[in-house]
Amino acid sequence: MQPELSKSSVEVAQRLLGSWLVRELEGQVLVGKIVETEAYDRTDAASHSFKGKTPRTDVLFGPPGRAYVYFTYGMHYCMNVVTGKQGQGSAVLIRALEPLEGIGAMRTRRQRISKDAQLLNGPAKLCQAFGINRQLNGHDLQKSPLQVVLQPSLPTENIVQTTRVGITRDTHRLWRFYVQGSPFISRP
DNA sequence: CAGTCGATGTACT
DNA sequence: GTACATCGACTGG
Repeated sequence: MQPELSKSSVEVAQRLLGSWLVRELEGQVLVGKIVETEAYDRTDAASHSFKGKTPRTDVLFGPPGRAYVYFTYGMHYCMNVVTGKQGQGSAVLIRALEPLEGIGAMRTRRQRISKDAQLLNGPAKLCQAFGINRQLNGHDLQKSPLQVVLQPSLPTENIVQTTRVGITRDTHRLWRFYVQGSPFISRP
């Protein structure tokens, strides 16, 4: 498997920047470059794993390199990469992608969007564009039809570290990371 | 621009 | 009941 994903979520969150998310969907190939991530773990009150293993969070406590997909606000999906060793309950939320390939197919699922920069610049937006839903919860991300393809690590000086978005607990942790200067992030 | 707010299903108190 | 790792439409300046 991919040993790089068995490290802590804070390490993996930075490691994943610049890597690709590749989706095969209805005969098309969609590729996005990961430009924004957030780390979550068991010690963190903002994490779904904080209260322990439940039917919903089962995948979070499984092996690294799987997709944890959850449904929220009655209409949106968000996707994480499970990290750490089996049973740790840590994961990295994918918050934004830069579209690289299959932009036409992405637009089919994001009808109202005209600008490329708004296609994948949010965790629920990228799931909509990539057709990611609960069927992919627990999916091994080394396999089709949804893969993480690691690319060389970005230099630290190109990574911005800041507070996470949209949470109400443990808000002080600097566990959000994004590619400096990217126009494809969800917010500055 | 910025700020507010409704939509809408599910997990958990 | 309440909260929710969100989005997009709408308002007012």
